[in-house]
Amino acid sequence: MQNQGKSNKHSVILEAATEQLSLKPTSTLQEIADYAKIGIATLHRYFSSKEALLEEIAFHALELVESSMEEITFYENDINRSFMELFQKLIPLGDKIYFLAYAASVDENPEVAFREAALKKVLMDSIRGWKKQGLLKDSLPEKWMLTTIYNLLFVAWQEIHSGNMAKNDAAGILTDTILNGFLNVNKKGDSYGH
Amino acid sequence: MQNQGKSNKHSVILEAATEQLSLKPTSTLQEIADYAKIGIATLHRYFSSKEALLEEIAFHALELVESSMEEITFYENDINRSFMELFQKLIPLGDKIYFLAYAASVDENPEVAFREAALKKVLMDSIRGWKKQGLLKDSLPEKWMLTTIYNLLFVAWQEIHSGNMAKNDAAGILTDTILNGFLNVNKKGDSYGH
DNA sequence: TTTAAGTGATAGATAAATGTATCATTAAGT
DNA sequence: ACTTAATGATACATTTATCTATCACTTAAA
Repeated sequence: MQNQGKSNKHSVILEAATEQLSLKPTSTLQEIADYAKIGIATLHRYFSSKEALLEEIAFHALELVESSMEEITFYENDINRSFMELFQKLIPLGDKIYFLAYAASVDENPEVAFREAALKKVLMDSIRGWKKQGLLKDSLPEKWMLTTIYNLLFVAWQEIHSGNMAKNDAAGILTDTILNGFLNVNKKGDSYGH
Repeated sequence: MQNQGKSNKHSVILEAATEQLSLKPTSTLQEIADYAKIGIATLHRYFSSKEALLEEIAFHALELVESSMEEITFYENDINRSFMELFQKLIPLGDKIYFLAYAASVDENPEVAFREAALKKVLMDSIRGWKKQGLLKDSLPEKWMLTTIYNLLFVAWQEIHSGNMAKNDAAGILTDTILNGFLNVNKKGDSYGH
C-alpha cells in the first residue's frame, strides 16, 4: 500500500535507512534494522556492507536532486523567480538528502563528490551570468554566494525538520534572506511577495 | 616561548587536541596524542577519558566566546556597526571553536547546551529590539535570523580554514550578506563600506 | 652519582560495531 | 498437506577504539 519505488524490499529498506540516518547520522546497522522492522541478517542479505548501503543512499539522493535540477529554469533576468523555483523544488527533498551533509564517509566517495560538484556548477554558472549583468553585488565573491545558498538550504531543512519553520514558508524566507537580507527597506511595501 | 595559558602541559595538550579535532572531528585519542607529540599514556594521565577531554575543550571554547561577547556593544540604532563588531571579535576564534559544531557528543552535554543558549539569547535580545524599532524585516522570523547568523558564521570559518576567504574580509562579507543580501542595489554606491 | 618524577612504548582488557553462519519459524505457491 | 524460499533470532568471529597497567628510559634536582 505504501510501496512505491522500483523493485521491492530493497527500496523499502533504503527508504527506512534514509529516514533513520536523517534522525541520527551515526546510526548503527542494528538501529537501522530495528527502524526498518527487519532482522539484521536480512539487512545484510540486501546490502553487503554498511559502506555499500550508505553509497546507495547517497546515489539515490543525488538522483533525486539531479532530476529536480533538470526541471528548473534559471531566468537570466529574474533572480527572484529562479530562486523561488530552485527552493520550491529542493525543499521537499530534505528528508531524503539531509544526511548527505553529515555522513562524512560519503563525501570521500569520488563519484559522490564529482556529482555534487556538477550540481553546484549549474548554479554557479547562473550566478556568474547574473553577476555579469550587474544584478548581483560585485563585492561578494561568487564562491561565497554559492556556499551561502547551499548552506542556508540545509539550515532551512534543519529548521523544518525540527518544527521551527513551516515547509511552505521556506522558499520565500530563503529567497528573501539571500537576495535582500535582514534590513527593512524603509519604503512601505517590500520583499518577495511583491 | 609559545606557552601562554594558565598552567602547563595540560593547556598545551588541550590546544593541540583542539587543533587536531578541528582538522578531523572524528579523531581518535591516538591521533590526538600523535599530533600533540606525546604518548597516549601521557594523554590519559592528564585527561581521564575522551569525554572529559572533549568537555574541557568545549568549556574552554565557551569561555573564549563568552568573554568576547561581553566586550561587544550592541548599538540600538546601528546594526551594521554592531554586526561588524560581533564578527570581528568572533572570526579570530574560529580555530578554537569550529569543532563545537561537529562534535555531536558535546551538544548532548547539558552545561554546554545551557551556555550556548545563554550566548544566543544575548544576540536574540538585540534582534528583538532592532525588529521592534522597524530596522529589521517583519517578514523574517527572529529565530530564523538568529539561526542564519550563527550558521553563516560557521560557514565563514570553514571558508577561511579551507583558504577560500581572507580572514580580514570575513566580517565585511558576512555583515553585507546578512543585512543586505546578494542583490546589487542599482545606485552607484552601496553596501557596508559607506 | 643517586634519586625521583615524568614520559613513551607496549601489552593487554574491555566494549562496541561490523560482518558471517546457522537454525527454527513463517509465508506462499503447488 | 507438502515443499520451498525468505525471514528473524542467535551465536560467533573480527575489527577498532578506549582505557589500564607495566616497564625501561630520560631529565633534572639533590
